[in-house]
Amino acid sequence: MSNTAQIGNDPYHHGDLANACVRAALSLLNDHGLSGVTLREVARCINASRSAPYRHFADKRDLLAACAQNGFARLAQLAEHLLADATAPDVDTVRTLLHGYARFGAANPHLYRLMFASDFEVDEYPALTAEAERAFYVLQGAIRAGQQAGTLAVDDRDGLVLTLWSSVHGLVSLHNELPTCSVLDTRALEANLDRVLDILLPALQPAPAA
Amino acid sequence: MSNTAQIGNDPYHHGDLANACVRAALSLLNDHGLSGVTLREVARCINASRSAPYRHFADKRDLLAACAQNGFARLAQLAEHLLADATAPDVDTVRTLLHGYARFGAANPHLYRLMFASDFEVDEYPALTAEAERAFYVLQGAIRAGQQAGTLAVDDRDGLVLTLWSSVHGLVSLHNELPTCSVLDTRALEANLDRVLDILLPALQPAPAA
DNA sequence: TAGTCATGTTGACAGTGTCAACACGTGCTA
DNA sequence: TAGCACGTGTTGACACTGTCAACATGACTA
Repeated sequence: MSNTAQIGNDPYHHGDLANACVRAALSLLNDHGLSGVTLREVARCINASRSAPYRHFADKRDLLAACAQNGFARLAQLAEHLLADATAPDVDTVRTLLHGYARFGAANPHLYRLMFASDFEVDEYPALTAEAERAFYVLQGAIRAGQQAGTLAVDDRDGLVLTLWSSVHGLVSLHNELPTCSVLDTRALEANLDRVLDILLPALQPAPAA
Repeated sequence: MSNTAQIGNDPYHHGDLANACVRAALSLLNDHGLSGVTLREVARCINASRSAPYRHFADKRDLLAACAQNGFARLAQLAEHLLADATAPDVDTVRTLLHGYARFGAANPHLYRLMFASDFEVDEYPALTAEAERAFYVLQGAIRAGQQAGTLAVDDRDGLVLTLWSSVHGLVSLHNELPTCSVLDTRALEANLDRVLDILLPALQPAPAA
């Protein structure tokens, strides 16, 4: 019966309105797209007044940036989870990681677009940019660990990670935005991802002991 | 002194309001981003009344789709132009083509985002989708022509064109949206593009005559 | 106990997309 | 030639939105 326990029942002090706003906005984004995310609708969802969100977010953009940051955080968490028991990552580990990434993007198309196509300025939202890096660091870290353990080959062409990242992101984007594009050949995202990885990943396959 | 010549001076009948709308919207998009594109502002730019655009576009979305289609048309035109005098495309031709693509995306970031991140449904805007294909067909056609002419190698891995397309699109997107991302290594877009193409294009390099 | 601060509410305003009703001019037709 | 239908442009109106100032409430602190 502490004070904090009662805060949730207090109609005047919600207790965690900031997080409730983000959750409501993410739900609206998922269900109705970006145009369905309205400050007034967010407020309605959490039984608060129109301008309650302004006590926690400077403006609508600010709330959307928090949603995007939440997306990046979940993406990074997913990547870390997929890598949790891989002490010596190999080519299959990397493939699994990138498939998880792609699946996240396909499962959350509106959020993915918000994350990657909403020009939040870097100096305006440094925390967002930092969170966006985390997923990349997981991939980069995995590849370095595999190379040190000898389960991944050292590739001297320094653009390989960039190429991997760009092509997976580009493929997810194309699938979400232009699903009928002929370059996708009417195949499913993960099938196309395998086609791409079949080209890129052999470079990371260590040579068999002769 | 034909009738049509006078139409432009007639304050009541603009003569080409539809195209004027698209041009104004593209200009606003370029200068102020998507949030700066307002039907009322578009109308102001062309000295028409608030709802004049509704005689030519069903709604705002419809006008934006026309802008995106214009973008795809110019992109395809650029690609065709870059390929105009290449009767037997080689690896350098393909590289030049993709550099042109990337430069277009970097020069028009807001338009690029509108083209590739605005969920215009395919059955809603078939002409838009068709135009979006054209640029891709140019690349695909160039590669096939080069392979027939022997200036490009035949690669049996069928995902190479998909990988090229995805990685260039993804790279442009990352540069536009997350320019400080560490995977980009603070390099310029075209420098990074060369890093990517250095990995992908050797597969198209024909073996030297032994 | 008084008061300060964080948090939530209400009223208000300008701007937006959209539509109905109306105005204008062109070209066809009787 | 008179009249009319239609494409095109305008004005008035409405609901909705983001945003802010002014106010209300409740909790912690001197």
